[in-house]
Amino acid sequence: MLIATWNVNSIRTRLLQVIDWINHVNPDILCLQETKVMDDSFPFEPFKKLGYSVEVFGQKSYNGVAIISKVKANNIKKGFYHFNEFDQNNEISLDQKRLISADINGIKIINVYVPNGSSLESDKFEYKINWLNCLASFLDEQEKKGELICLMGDFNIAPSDLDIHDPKKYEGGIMASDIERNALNNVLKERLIDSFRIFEKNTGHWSWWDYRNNAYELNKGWRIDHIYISKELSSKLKSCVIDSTPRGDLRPSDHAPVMIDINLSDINVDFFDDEDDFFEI
DNA sequence: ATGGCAGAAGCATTCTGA
Repeated sequence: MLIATWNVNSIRTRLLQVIDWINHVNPDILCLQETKVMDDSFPFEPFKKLGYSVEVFGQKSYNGVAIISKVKANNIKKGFYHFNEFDQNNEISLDQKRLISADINGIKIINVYVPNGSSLESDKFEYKINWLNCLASFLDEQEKKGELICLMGDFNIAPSDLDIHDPKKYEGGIMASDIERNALNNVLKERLIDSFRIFEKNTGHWSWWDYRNNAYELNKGWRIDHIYISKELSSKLKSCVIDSTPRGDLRPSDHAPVMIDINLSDINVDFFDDEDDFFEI
C-alpha cells in the first residue's frame, strides 16, 4: 500500500501536475497540504474520475488539507476535534485548517500542515509551538485507543542537521531550532518513527527547496516533509522515498511528494472497535 | 543585513509562506 504526502502550494494551480503524478505513481492514499481553496471550490472531479474519494478541510487563500484515497475513508475528523467540546474559543483548534484525520485500511491517517512560525521572535512562532503541543495531546488521545498511526505532512521542521543543506548557516533558526525539535519530539515521543530514517542515514535528501536563489538547481534544500508511523507498522514498511522529480517541472510546488510502501497483508483489521471501520482489502 | 520567488485576492499592492 502506497501512502504519500505532498504540500502542493495551491491544488488549483497544481492540479494537472498532481493528476499526472497520481497516474504515474498510483498511490493508495495521498495527503495534500496548502490546498488554498474553500471546500466548495475544491476540484473533486479529476480525482473521482480516477476512482479516488476525496475528503477536504480547506479555507480561503491559506492552509487547507485533503485526503485522497482509493478506499473510502471512515471516521473523518477535521481539526483538533478533541478540544472542541471544552474549548470552543481556542483558535488553535478551530481557526486555521491544518489537520484532517481518518481511518483507512486499518490505519489512522493523520494529515498535518504545521505552521511555519516565521522567526523565533514572532507571534507566529508561539502559535507554531502551541499548535505542536495540541498535536501532541491529540496523539495522546489516539494512543489511548491503541490505533496504528500514520502521521504525515509538512512539518516545517528539519528534525536534525542532516536534514539541512547548510546546517551551520541556519543553526538555531526557524525550522532548525531546538525549541521546534523538542516540540516535535514531544509529538512523536517513543511511539512514532521517521519512515525515511529507517532506510537512509545520510544527509543530502530534501523535500523542500526555496523558490528563490535557484535553490532547486543548486540542490540547496531541506527535509521538512515527513511520514511518521507507529512502531508496530515499522516492520511492515518496505520503503520511504522522496520523489523530487515534480520539483523540476514548470511552475512546480516548492515541495516534493514523500511516500511509503507498507505491506498491508498482515495488519490486524480487527484493530478498530467501530463496526463501520471494517473494510475490504 | 537584505532580498530574492510564488500564490491568492483582486486590479495595485499587500499578506503569507519557508
